[in-house]
Amino acid sequence: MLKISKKADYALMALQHIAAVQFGDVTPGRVVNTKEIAEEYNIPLELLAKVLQTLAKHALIESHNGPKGGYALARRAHQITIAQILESIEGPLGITDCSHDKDGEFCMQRENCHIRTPLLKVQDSIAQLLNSMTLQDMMGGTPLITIQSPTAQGVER
Amino acid sequence: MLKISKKADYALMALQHIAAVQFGDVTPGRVVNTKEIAEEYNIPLELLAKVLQTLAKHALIESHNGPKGGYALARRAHQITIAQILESIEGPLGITDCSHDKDGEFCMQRENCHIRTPLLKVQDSIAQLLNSMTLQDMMGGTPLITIQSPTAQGVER
DNA sequence: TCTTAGTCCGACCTTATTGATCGGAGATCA
DNA sequence: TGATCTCCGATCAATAAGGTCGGACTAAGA
Repeated sequence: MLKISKKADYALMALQHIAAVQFGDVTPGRVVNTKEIAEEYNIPLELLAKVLQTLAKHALIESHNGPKGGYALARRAHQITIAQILESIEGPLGITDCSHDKDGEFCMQRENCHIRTPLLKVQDSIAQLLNSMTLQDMMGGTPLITIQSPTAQGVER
Repeated sequence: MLKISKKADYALMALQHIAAVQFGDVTPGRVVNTKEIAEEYNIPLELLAKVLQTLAKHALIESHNGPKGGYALARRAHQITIAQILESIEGPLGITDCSHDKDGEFCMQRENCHIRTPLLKVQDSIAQLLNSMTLQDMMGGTPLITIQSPTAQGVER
């Protein structure tokens, strides 16, 4: 339950990778294209492209067209929160349908509903958590499980 | 995003109602049938029945068959956590697919994945939150909002 | 004891969302 | 100026959720 979509997963991976390349040690400022990310993480190319388009539309990354083109972060890593990333892909956070009552219609259970208030409380806690965590937190103090992986490049299955 | 299913929603409403009736003031120990809950909250009868069956199978409630039958809580309200309810309906908590590596197969991105560890951290936080909250917490101090919405009823688009 | 009404229970179908894909438009470098 | 590489929008298939139907059981009432 409460599983985020694969597209959101891909978005996190891609942003982490872009941040590592751009803000990292090698060739800072370099743009990174879709193909590079897709091959690195075994993500379907076209699907990843669509994810990156969405992120660009939400102004989290900037697209550079043409040969030698690609994507670059629009802001610094510590200014991009996990909540912003996830909301760009999956829409606004909402534990239940009645979280944000959209135009006119509301759920039939509203008037007798006793669980709305506590659920919103849970939702706020999660929102607070996701907003407090930035892309920077995903890179700095997280000793990845298999570091460097110099061999992973040519690994066959 | 991170929206729980309607079945989970219905499960929470039903359990809250059962707890209010059984543990409440009027006729303690009385069992409450599916129809009563469905009409009270405008839930599709058959769908609610299915939800209650699932809850019974997970030993959160007990079913009493025959006329005057219905459901009753298997434990006290403060011994049933929100996590238990949600997991009964939607399966174990898992932010991402690789949360609980199931037999043999794992995601192709694992070896290069830098986001797994921080995501599991987020997941743990949410799990802790849901485990700390019980059905009892949903009843006590929640004066329903009763927005009333006198105009919203007849609004046409 | 028998009937009968009311309940729970399991399998099935429809609809919506996600996952994945294809061809076209625009821009840059040689 | 040409060609190639990139991003971009619309389209299709697969999966899971939402909802529905009929059958089996139990227990109360005559």
